Amino acid sequence: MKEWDRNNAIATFVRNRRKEANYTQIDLADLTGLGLRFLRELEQGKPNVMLDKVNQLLQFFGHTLTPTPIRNETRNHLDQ
Amino acid sequence: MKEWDRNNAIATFVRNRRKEANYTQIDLADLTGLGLRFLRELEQGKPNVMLDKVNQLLQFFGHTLTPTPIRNETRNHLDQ
DNA sequence: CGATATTATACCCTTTAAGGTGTAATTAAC
DNA sequence: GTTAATTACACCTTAAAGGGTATAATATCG
Repeated sequence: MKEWDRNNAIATFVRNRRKEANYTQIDLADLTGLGLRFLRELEQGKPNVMLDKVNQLLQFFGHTLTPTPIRNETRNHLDQ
Repeated sequence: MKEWDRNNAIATFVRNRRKEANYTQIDLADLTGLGLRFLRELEQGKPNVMLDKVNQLLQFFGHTLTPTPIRNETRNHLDQ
């Protein structure tokens, strides 16, 4: 089984954006229609989550998941 | 339920890369350790797939899924 | 054009992910 | 320092995803 990594690109992105917007995990779950347990597991770096649920969350921040060359991952992640 | 879209960024990416490499769906399933049925559903644009399975596939092409600004999706997708 | 290869669709079964809820641990506010 | 708020962890239930397999449809090759 893949390992959890709370510093992966998605977990870091969601955690940072949520804190920048001054939302709690409960706030963000309500705003996006997702379960609180899902959001918490995602921020803890759970690898095996549903793609559409992640995109539902990222859409709230004007983002979506796309294939990115692995060496460019960090740069793309910093992209505004 | 989200709709299937065989032209979404991931389906298009996987289909194009697979054809460029002259693999069949069976070839790619064997090479990546994924099920043939999963690969077929992914290329048909199934939205609710497992994130780690998608990354397992994209890793074969040196890519991974990262949050991308929605307006930049096309450009990022074309990035080598 | 016919045969073969490949892709798309469908079904069954087992395992698993997400929602909801509760509790414990940590952090923040006063 | 205490309390409240927030986050992390755990359990139960239900619905669904992926592996495997079979069949239908489409594309490719000679």
